[in-house]
This record gives sequence, structure tokens and C-alpha cells, in this order.
Amino acid sequence: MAKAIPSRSENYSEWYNELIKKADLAENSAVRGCMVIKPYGYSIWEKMQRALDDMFKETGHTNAYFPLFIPKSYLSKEASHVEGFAKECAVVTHYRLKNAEDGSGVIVDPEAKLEEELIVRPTSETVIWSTYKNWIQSYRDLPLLINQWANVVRWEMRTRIFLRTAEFLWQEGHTAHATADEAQGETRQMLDVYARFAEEWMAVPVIKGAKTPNERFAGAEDTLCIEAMMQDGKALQAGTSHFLGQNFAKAFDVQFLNKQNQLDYVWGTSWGVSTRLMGALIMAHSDDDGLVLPPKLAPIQVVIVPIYRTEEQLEQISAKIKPLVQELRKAGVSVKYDDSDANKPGWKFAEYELRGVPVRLAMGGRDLENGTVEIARRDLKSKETVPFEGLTERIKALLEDIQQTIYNKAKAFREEHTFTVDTFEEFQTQIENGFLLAHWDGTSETEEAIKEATKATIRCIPFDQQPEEGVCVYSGKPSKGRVVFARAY
RNA sequence: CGGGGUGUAGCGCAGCCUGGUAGCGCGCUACGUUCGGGACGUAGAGGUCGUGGGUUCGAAUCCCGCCACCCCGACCA
Repeated sequence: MAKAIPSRSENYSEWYNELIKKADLAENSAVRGCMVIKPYGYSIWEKMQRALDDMFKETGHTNAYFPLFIPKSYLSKEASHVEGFAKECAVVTHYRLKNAEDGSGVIVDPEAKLEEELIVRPTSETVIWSTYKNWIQSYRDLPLLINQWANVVRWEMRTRIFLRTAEFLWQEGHTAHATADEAQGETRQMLDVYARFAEEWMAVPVIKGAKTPNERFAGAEDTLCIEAMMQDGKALQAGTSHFLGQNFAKAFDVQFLNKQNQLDYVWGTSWGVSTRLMGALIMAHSDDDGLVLPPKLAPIQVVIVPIYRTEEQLEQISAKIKPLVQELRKAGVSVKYDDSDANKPGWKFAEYELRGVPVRLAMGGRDLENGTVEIARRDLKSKETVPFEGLTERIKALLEDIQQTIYNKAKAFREEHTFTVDTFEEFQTQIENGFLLAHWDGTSETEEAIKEATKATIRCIPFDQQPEEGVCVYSGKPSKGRVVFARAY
């Protein structure tokens, strides 16, 4: 069998790039740093969107849409926000083109300069809070719980498909509340939603925690995150939820009359996950033969391949398979019967493995005689011959088992690659291998120094941190608990 | 944005050093044989050699600019 993609051990990032191309998920576009998400990849994203959107609705949010363009003056209203994003903004300066006089093509019409430049949104806090000002007068208008699905642009220096592209798709929730407590509750609630989505749908275990002040979102009082481990031991920030305090309310003058008839600024949150989740999904589970998808997000959960010599044989097989396909669909299983004559069975097997289809059935002459079918699972690369009867129930159970098995595998991997370290020497050798739990003195200086020396950052101060007296792995100063260090994407 | 590398058919590559008819494998088309792990034979189709200049009788090949991608840094979801 021809090797379709490089192995993870040979070259991890080449494996990642080739896998994305060969599995038909996405490709680079003609535009620097921007990707084309292909139909197969996009259908995974749609499944993610659907599940997340349902969870947002269940927690009381509604969707809305705000403009792509942000007046330049809005961005500068919140001081630390503009500082965080200024270096990576695309700016619209003109609104018209014209034919060049030398006939060389079209040029920007210098006559058509905008009075005020427009920023292509890198995130929408500013345009949304400027709108909320008009929507909120009273505590009766609160809480305001809104989400939008959108694209944003951040002019990154170095891009990687799905993980960091100049344009990416995401959702951003923006909420306003009457009290700090309520906003903090919302911040935590949405982080929990993200964690549940990552673990139950993506089968990716995550660590929930808070960012250090250094790593906080520009304009936030507190940033919560979920962190996942990839198969090279590096961390990927999979979602963030920010408590904005009254920062944006003050910057955009969003005040309300509370029940005591006093004027006060509202409390805000924002939270988001992006197409970066696609990168997490790929890197968490896939192997050297291709993609491994959790059944809950797989566009095709079951593929059925007939094996035949003659037209008659194919007809006999199809006569058995087609009712099964109907039955599976009725049971909510997405299934593809690949009876195309274009490729041979062996080719199809390899192709669907590359695309990460969780379950494959094969039926040939032998099975016709015996009333059996061959059933193979992608995650373990195992196969067995089973009776044709009762297949629907068997497949439903198998899909659940695969979902759980790949979650358990990813979790076991993370545990095997998480180390408790107490000396800086240990820290420096073990940081190659995964996550480190180490004491930290709580200062930005130490955090920076460790980053400088090891390229590792504090991924989060975990919520489930055990109170434990200790000394900082770097400075030797006192610490009250261990934080998670790792190299990150 | 700094350092290194790559760009030739849909994909993977050779040719470039030493300028002179653009090649190989896979894929594609047709027909036949095949079909339980990426089949085989025969006959075909497919190229502004990334792009713009320059040198030359002549440029994929030599020189300069630009663009894109990959790897390593700094920055970041």
C-alpha cells in the first residue's frame, strides 16, 4: 500500500498539513494566510456549529449579526483593547477603483478616500458595545445575551491552516449584565459549555482554568480558557471566555438605571471558539493512516462497500444493503453506500480511512452465502465478521463505543504526558514531553523569564488546582498551588 | 517581520551546475481483463516551466525584482 501521508514521528507539522490536504478538509488559497475550507471539512464545521448553537440557545442566548467594518475611532476607545489588536488589523481606506491611465489594469482611485478608515473586525466588542449603548437603559433590558457567527481578520505574521489563519470563522458571544456576579457567572457558564462540547462532541479532554494577567484578552478583567493537548505534547487553547468588568461599558458609555433607581455601568462578557477547533480535532485523534473522527462530528458515520465480481452479484448485495441504509438513516445514523464502480474495494478502504469515517461495512459473496457482513472500526483499525441481523443496534452501540474510546485514548495520552516537576532542571528536560504542573510565584517577571528560557507559557491556573504549599520552580519564592506550563500553538 | 528552503501537467518529482525538440511516476480518457486492503495490459489526452523584467541568435536553465508556500525564530485565537 502506498504511503499517503508522512508519519507523525517523521515530521509532525508535515503530517498535519498533508493530512488536511489528503483528507480533503481544506487548502491554502491564493490569498496570503487565508484558507479554502473544502466541502468535507466544512461539513465537520457545520456539525460543530449546530451542536454549539444548540447549547447557546439552551443557555438563553440568541443570534444576531453586526457589521464586518469597524470605524477606526471605535477601536481606540478601550485603551488596552486597541493596544492588543492594533498590530494585526486590515484597514479599508478607499471605496472605489478605476482604470489605470497606462492601461495596466485597475488602481485605487485616490479621489475615493474614506473620511474615516474602517477596520476589518479582528473581534466585535467595540462595534457591539457601541450598539448596546442604544439598547440598554434599564435593568429590565438586562441581561442581554447575544451571540454572532462571523468571520474575523487578524493579520498574523505566520499562519497555519486552521490553527492560525488571517481570516477565520468563529462565534463570539457578547453579553451585558446588571451585576458583576451575574457576569462572572455567565463567563464561567460559557466556559463550561465549551468544555462540555470539547469533551462530549470532539472527544478532546480539556483543562479548565484562568489565564495569568499576561495572557489575558485585551480589555478583559479575567480570561478563562480550556486547554487541550495535541499528540506532539503541545497545548492548544481551544476556547476562551472573558469577564470584561465594566471596561467596555465605560468606554462606550453603556449605563442603566438599576432597581434602586441609580445610574450604573453594565457588566460584560465575551466568549468565542473558532475554526481552530478543527485543528484541535485533527491533531488530537488522527494517526499515520489519516483522520480519526469522533462519530458525533463525522459527516459520514458509516460507509458500506460492496465487493463483487458481476453485475448480478452487485444487485444481490444492493438488495440486502439498501433496506439497511434506510433503517440506519431512520435511526439517525449518517451512512454512505459506495457502490460506485470507479474504484476497487481496497482503494475505497484506504480512502475512507484517510477521511476518518468511524465505521466501515463490507459485504461480498462470502457474506451473501453466510448472512454476514464485515464490520471495521477506524479508531482501532480492527475488523470482524458479524451476522447481518441486528446490525442497526450493533452499529449504534459501536458508534457510542468509538466516541468514548477515542476520548479515553486522548485522556490517557494527556495523563501520560503530564508531569509534576519541582526543580527547574526537571522543568527544562520534561517540557519537551508535554504539560508540566509546577509551582509559580505569581509574578509576571517569573512567567516571562521561564518563557524566555524554555518557550513554555503558563497555559492556565487550573480550577481543580489542589491547594499546596510549595516554592516557585524558577524563583524559589513561596507558591500556593501548581499551574499548567506547556509549549503552545 | 528576520534566517533558510521550495515553486516544471491535477498530485509527487527529474531536468537547471555546463543555455539548443519539456520528461518520469501516480492520476485522467477509451477498451479489455480484474475486484475480500490503494489491480493489470494496450492506446491516448494533458504544460504561459510561480510571476514581471534583463542578458543572449536562442532561457525551465544565467542575472534582478515581486508573489506564494514550507521549516526555524519574534508576535498571536
